[in-house]
Amino acid sequence: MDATRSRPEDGPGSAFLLAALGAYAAGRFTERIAALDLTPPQTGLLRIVAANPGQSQQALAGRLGTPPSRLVALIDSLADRGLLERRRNPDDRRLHALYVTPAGERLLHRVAQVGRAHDDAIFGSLTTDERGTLRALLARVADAHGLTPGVHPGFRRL
Amino acid sequence: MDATRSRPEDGPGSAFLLAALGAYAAGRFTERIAALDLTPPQTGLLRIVAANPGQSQQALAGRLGTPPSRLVALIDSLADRGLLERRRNPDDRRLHALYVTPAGERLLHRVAQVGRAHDDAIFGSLTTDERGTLRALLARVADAHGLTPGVHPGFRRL
DNA sequence: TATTGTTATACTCTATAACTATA
DNA sequence: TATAGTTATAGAGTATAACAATA
Repeated sequence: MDATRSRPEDGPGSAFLLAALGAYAAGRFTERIAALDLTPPQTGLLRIVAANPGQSQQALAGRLGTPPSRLVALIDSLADRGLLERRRNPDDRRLHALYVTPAGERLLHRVAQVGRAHDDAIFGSLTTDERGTLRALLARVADAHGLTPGVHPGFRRL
Repeated sequence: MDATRSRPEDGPGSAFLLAALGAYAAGRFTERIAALDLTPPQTGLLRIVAANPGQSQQALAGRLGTPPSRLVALIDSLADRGLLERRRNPDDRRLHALYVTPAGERLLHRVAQVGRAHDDAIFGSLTTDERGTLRALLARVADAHGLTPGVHPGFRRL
């Protein structure tokens, strides 16, 4: 319509594509783990507790960038199912150290299986080499922005 | 800890990295367009109306995968600012054809500028060639899954 | 009777801040 | 008094379904 402008409406940029594809992948993953009766926040919490056992709820909230009050119901939902455990610290009975139970560990193994199937579904149209290239580029971008590996920035709003 | 297992907890997969990075990029973009007094849904709506002028709200809702009722307040917020316009169809007075006003077009140009700055900020750590490679790979993955270009799949939940 | 857009209602999720128990 | 965790309250955003206007 307007050839005089340098880039007249040539569509959204790469960051938009990245965001759109990321949201799509997140949506599909949400569907998959629903079969395990897990939501994304529950899954993220389970994973981070497994990676950092014995942390207090405050420490966890700080790491996740979420208010501590939000964690209460989230932990409850997992503890009620015997996947997570609160243990009081005898030295300071205010603190609740968090641990994944054996049942939680077993569920995490199934989550990992789901994650691999999910990866294959998302990147099935790429060759193994291309997947490696893509992952390396994404990892570099994530690193450049200081993203904590394994922590979803949208935890605070998912 | 357990070297007998094939891939014992080697961290989240590439799809998780993609989702995390996409959410990060989306968050940063949200901050940028806040300076233009726009939210992501408003921006998406403005863009899709510009790309498909004269559509009815029902048609738009179908394209976006959102209930028509949700569009009402969204359109109101843009129409009140003179960025979007409802025009009744004289042949069928139930339909409201949607158009971007000149003021809306001007704002969209500023959104495009913001988008380019955003792209540069997100991918600043990559060379021009690497950015091209990344974009091409992302575009292929998006295409393989039938994502509508320019439409954020999370529109229905943003 | 069917369809477009609108409004009303209820539900989910979240952050803020008050509260309790421990220190 | 200060801190860890919890509960209470209120706000934003959403989908569902009822509604009014038009066909």
